[in-house]
Amino acid sequence: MPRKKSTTKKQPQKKVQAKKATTKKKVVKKVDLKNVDPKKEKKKTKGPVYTTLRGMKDILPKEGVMWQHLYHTAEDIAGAYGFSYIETPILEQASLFVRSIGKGTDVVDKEMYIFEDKDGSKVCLRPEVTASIARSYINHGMHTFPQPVKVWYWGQMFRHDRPQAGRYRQFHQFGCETFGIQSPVVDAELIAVAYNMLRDLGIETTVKINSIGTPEDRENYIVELVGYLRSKRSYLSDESKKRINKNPLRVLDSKHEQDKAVMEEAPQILDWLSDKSRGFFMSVLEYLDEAGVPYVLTPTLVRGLDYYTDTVFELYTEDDEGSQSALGGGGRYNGLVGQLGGEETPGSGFSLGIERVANILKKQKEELEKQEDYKPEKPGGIFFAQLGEQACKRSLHLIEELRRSGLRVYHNLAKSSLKAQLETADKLGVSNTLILGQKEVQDGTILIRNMESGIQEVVDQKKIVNTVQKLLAK
RNA sequence: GUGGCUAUGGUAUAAUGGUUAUUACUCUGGUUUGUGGUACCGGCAAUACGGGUUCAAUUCCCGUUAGCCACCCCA
Repeated sequence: MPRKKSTTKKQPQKKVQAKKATTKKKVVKKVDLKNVDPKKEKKKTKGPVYTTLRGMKDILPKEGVMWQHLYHTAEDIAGAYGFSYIETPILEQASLFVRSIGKGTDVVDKEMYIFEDKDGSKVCLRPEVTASIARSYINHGMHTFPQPVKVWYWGQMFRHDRPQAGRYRQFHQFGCETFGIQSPVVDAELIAVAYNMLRDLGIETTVKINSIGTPEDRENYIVELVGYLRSKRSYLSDESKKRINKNPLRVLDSKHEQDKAVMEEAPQILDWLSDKSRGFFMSVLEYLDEAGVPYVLTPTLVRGLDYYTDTVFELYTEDDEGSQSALGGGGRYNGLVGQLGGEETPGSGFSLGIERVANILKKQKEELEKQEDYKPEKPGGIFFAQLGEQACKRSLHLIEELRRSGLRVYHNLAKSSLKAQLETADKLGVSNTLILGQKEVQDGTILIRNMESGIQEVVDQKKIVNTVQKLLAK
């Protein structure tokens, strides 16, 4: 980023030589230096330093492989479970989220990127995508589609939170939503997708699960809970005292030791569920057992968004070395579509935080690389080196031919020396390099060099595709 | 949003109130204009930003910004 020409730095040796030159020159030099004033110069030549905004980050080519791997894993697993891809705009009407997620939640009150559009309407960068998809469901009359409507998504979300490791202002989520069916199997399937995806990636997670029932169940429970909390008020932390009125459910998962003690005796929401909700929840658990997804019943789990009903869950990593250990979460939202103006439609979904998953994978990879016998994977391709103008021209044809037959061809046509090209080939780690020189162009042949053994073979250019394909198939 | 810790080339680091800021990796050029992975030689590249104290600040102090950690919350 700091790009500048250093006019002041010189080689020691050169300086010694300079000293031997006339003193006049020296004086001139000194004056020059004064006029230049490295500090001011720096400012001038540096110009503005552009960086990413706070809490945003670049995904660099080096990480690209892993991100694509993540994306494809998501794509594969969602597809395997019968979900179709959906994409909604990143920018939405602000009220969509206010209405669905709910006033009073942190996400809406503090964390939304919200601003006025040119026509004065309030728009915002989506903090999550479930509401957008529900909106889309209504807009496009998806209730006329065969139910359930199962969709998966992958995209950027924005929350103006204070950044921390594993917490960014722009981040990616992968998730699935199932609309139109009120069945415990749906919830179990969604949890299984999330759990299995992480397992496929080599990440063991704990599924924490709870049910918060219907809004009525919750109201009744909150009355009871508030009563209990008031009676224990003096034992609670200051923060929790405040929350008794503002958001009593949040006291449940407080991390203060003193609160935890109080919570042990607290009334549990599960006892306040209607028979219907309780039966539903039990059924979800049974399906999870069948699906082989281990879970931990967590009565203190409540989620931060208003639209949840009944099942709620979160996925935690086992190895939560600091940072953010919640990799994802979700739940049922039977009221959401109705709330947004559609017909009452049940729904359920989950989302995973890709940056958090990526962080764990990165750590795992670093561990792996520490091991002595670690060998980086070779790229599945071949390097094409060329010498001389004629060869360079000819190589364009050959590269195209190879590419058309589905081969990946690396090259650096801008370099002329074979040495430099082989160096590049070596850095890429390819197993073979094709070498085309003046001689070969005239003979209609080409060299294939095995990068490991250094053995080179002469091949007819006509047979090149075939030969390379065979080589790479090994 | 609250509190704490941190800030040296692209990365990882050393050092210092005083002339040219250490080293390694990376990148780049060469030794070798038809042969890489080793070796040798060269080059690019940094004290986050702004202010203060001082004869002198990269070093001490303050502010800003960013990162990390805890809270809050969540993915």
